[in-house]
Amino acid sequence: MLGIDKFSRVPIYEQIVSQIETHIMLGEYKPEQALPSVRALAVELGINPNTLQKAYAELERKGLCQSAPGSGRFVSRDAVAVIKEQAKMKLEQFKSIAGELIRSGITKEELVEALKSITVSLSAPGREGSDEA
Amino acid sequence: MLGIDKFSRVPIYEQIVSQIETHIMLGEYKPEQALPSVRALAVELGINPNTLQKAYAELERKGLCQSAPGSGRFVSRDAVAVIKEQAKMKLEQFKSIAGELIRSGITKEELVEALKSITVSLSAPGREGSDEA
Amino acid sequence: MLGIDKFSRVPIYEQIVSQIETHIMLGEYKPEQALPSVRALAVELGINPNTLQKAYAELERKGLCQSAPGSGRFVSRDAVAVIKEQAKMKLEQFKSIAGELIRSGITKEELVEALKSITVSLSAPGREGSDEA
Amino acid sequence: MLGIDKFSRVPIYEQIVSQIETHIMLGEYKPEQALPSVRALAVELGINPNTLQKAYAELERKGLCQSAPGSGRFVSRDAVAVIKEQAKMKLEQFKSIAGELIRSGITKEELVEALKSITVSLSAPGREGSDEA
DNA sequence: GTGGTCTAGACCACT
DNA sequence: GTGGTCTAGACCACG
Repeated sequence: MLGIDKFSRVPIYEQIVSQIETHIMLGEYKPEQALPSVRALAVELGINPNTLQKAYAELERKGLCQSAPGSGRFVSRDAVAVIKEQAKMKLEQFKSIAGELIRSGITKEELVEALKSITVSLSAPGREGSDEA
Repeated sequence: MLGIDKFSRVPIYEQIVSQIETHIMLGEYKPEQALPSVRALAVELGINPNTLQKAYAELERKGLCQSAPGSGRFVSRDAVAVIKEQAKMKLEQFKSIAGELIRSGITKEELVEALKSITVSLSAPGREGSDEA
Repeated sequence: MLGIDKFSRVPIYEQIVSQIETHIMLGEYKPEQALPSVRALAVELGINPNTLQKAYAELERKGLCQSAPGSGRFVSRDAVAVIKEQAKMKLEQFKSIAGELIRSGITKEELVEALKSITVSLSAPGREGSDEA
Repeated sequence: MLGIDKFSRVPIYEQIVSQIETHIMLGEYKPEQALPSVRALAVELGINPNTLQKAYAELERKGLCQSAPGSGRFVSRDAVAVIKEQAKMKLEQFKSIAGELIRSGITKEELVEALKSITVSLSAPGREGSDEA
């Protein structure tokens, strides 16, 4: 269900956070539902449990899930709302990057065209393995 | 003329590269014009000369400037063209981030609105010091 | 009659111990009175019988109840006295936390005010699920 | 300058967070000042660098310090304000524990007496190595 | 030198 | 079984 890219500049634990957020957004992990256990998912992804623990801790910090030691980790009731809220914050980042592009000589019209061409799929977002910042 | 944020996730040398590119685009550094010397600029910015050296090396690698041993470092004649070219590559990154936002529940229309609201200014671009990946 | 929070940092069995102590203090569980059976209460609370067993064992260890094999588990005659005694020990913990607050910039006067504002109610005490140590 | 108790129930990294907060509060770590490096302090305390990294990450999350990769970690300008703010939150926890004590048969007057007897010192706060929750 | 990430492997308490 | 913490040791990029 999740896929990671070990060679990406984006840390593995962040890739996992992003992907789980996407899955929650898509309703594939529902509120109150248990997330995969640290050990099980670590084995499945072929990564160290500590790395996954870090990802889960971050999700918990954001209020997207809660851990119940001894019994598991569960998606928060208001997880979707939290994600939508944080998405609003990311708009600033979006505008920043768009501004950079515009300063580089790309027109707003070209950016709007690029937006239209996007089709949403489900995969690891924001992979930027190349060294072009 | 340049400003750096040592707490940004973006490496200092990349911040400098971006900003010099912006200045070139805006015509403030003109082709054939000399760039500030490593030592002088390092002092001005309060950073390590090695860091600045790295930034200049990156600019050279991209073909934006050339060093003339003994007399300094000069903006390339085709610097603007090179920047425009590389901007096209960044469109992919732009689409990736936009896709991420859309998966998070933001509509394309909202993104287009955000684009319209942008006014190009001159500052350090792409500061992403926050922990919102 | 009892309520547990599986997401609390406080182990479930400790939550139960605390709450039963509170009920004893309030006279809702009287000396010589029988406590609910492990199986029945486990079902009612939706928890594992082993967890409840652990809570009862702890109560016995403290001398708050005694098990009479075959006929159930009963509140000790001196349960209230035992609880009062252990409360004295907790004063140290109280002072430790108060000291921490004072070091954080809160005045003793504010703490006294906070004390005055307390009204005793009946609920799960000491829930500290937040990440404020 | 810092001291940890490896046998405490409180995780080492939380002990460090608390103590550094105290030191900031006392003005021993001043805003803009660099904190000890991860490696150096880990050696000094005899703990693993990862553990310290976790503590520092938590401080950063709270907004008490900022890391500048490659050059160090610095106390935030508004660190003291942040600590004072979070102390206000802790008042709720304080009231919760006080309420528990009162339900256990201690009078408010006794608590006020306990408060008066406190003298603020500088040491690891909240050590609760015993198993009396 | 700095911080950041990751792996491997262990131990603990709780359910 | 679950999550949480810790150690040991390694590698990387950045300054």
